[in-house]
Amino acid sequence: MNISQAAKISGLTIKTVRYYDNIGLVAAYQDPQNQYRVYSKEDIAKLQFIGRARRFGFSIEECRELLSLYQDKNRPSREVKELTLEKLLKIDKKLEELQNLRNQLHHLSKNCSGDDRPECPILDALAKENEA
Amino acid sequence: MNISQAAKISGLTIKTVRYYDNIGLVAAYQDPQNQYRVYSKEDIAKLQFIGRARRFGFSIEECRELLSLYQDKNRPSREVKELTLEKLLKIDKKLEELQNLRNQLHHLSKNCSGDDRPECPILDALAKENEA
DNA sequence: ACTAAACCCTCTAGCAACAGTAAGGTAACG
DNA sequence: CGTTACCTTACTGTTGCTAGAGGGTTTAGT
Repeated sequence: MNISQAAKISGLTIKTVRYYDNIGLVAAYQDPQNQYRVYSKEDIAKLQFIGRARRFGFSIEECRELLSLYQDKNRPSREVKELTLEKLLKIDKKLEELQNLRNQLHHLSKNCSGDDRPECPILDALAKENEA
Repeated sequence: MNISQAAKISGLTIKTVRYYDNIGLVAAYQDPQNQYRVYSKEDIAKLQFIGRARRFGFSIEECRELLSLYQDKNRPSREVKELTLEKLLKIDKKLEELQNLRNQLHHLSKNCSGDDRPECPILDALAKENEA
């Protein structure tokens, strides 16, 4: 299977698939005749796996780790769970940060008249040190 | 005021301040004697302004825009509010995405025993196309 | 006056995770 | 044989800095 088929089926772009080959995440077989990359069903499955993991917010390196666990049929589920819980923790932290940000920005924008007058509490807040 | 003072007061690193000079965000005066950057009170205020805006999730280019509004004493507050509301919208979207991610990951990890056995619903979910 | 620490400078390269583009080889079809 | 649709490598750009090399300057101390 050539790279465009592989990309289509896995839901990734050609560039991405090529990139994953370059960094050794999913190494493709190279046709000696024309240097074209050839993907097996096994490879497609890996690409799909990675696509999903990426959508779950795992980094490339985490994907690499998950992939090796995925291929090792005897790995203890503990390892996978640990990785997932770590990621979950990071997401929770990010969520909290974003939530705070949102609230502050929301508060600022509510107090801004948003008309032709120059008075603007948003800029005022950015200009002055605030203890909040 | 030299760069280390400026950095300390504004809460940025020296590298960052130098970077902001390079990209023309806060251009420093250069001492012709020794090429050292010199920062005025005005500059410090701008650096602080940017630091806060960055912490509010504004990009460098958005900061540039906010800064020019900040310096224009006659700007209508509408412009600032628009920028802020746009940013707010983006944050809300990101929040929703992250929340979904979190829920899915949480669900997966809850169903994983996390012990020495190889059975792992997390990897199963990543391996199979799921409709959820 | 000399020296060493503590500043400052300008490069260049690198991070993530690709996307865009150029310049070119190859394959399939009519 | 020509055209279109693939494929290749290789380089650059993105965002917002950070790290490091290699070198000049200033200041404090002796």
